[in-house]
Amino acid sequence: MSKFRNKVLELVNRIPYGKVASYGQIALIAGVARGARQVGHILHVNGGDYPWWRVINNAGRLSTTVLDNQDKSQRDLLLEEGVLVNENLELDIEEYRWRPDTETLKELQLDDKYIEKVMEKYFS
DNA sequence: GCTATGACAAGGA
DNA sequence: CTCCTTGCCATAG
Repeated sequence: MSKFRNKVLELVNRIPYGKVASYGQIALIAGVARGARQVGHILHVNGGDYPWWRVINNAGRLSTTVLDNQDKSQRDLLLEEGVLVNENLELDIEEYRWRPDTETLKELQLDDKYIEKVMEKYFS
């Protein structure tokens, strides 16, 4: 079990009901600034036990194309939480983006400098 | 260790 | 805005 995967899953678990985060955001907070694709892969494999549907791409689109064996589509799951997703699988990510508090970030053992970087990018 | 593969991101055309 | 290219890096084989 790699640390990265643990952090990613831990973070996904912390995304509040009705909020969303981008793959890049999760990767960044997990400590790998450009590991967005890995987040997708991790959720693809372990997603079953975590709220994977709260993770979307940074363009505000649901880029998931493989939900064949899912009873509900990602869009349905989000709609149930009050997140508005149109028929083109798009939503206003800035409206629903999860902004983790500094406590959460510190628990991930990231140095202050790195946390500043994260804040700068997603708290503007 | 090396190559191939992405549920991505960002910038250019 | 959409399409394409390049950069990325954890995993699988």
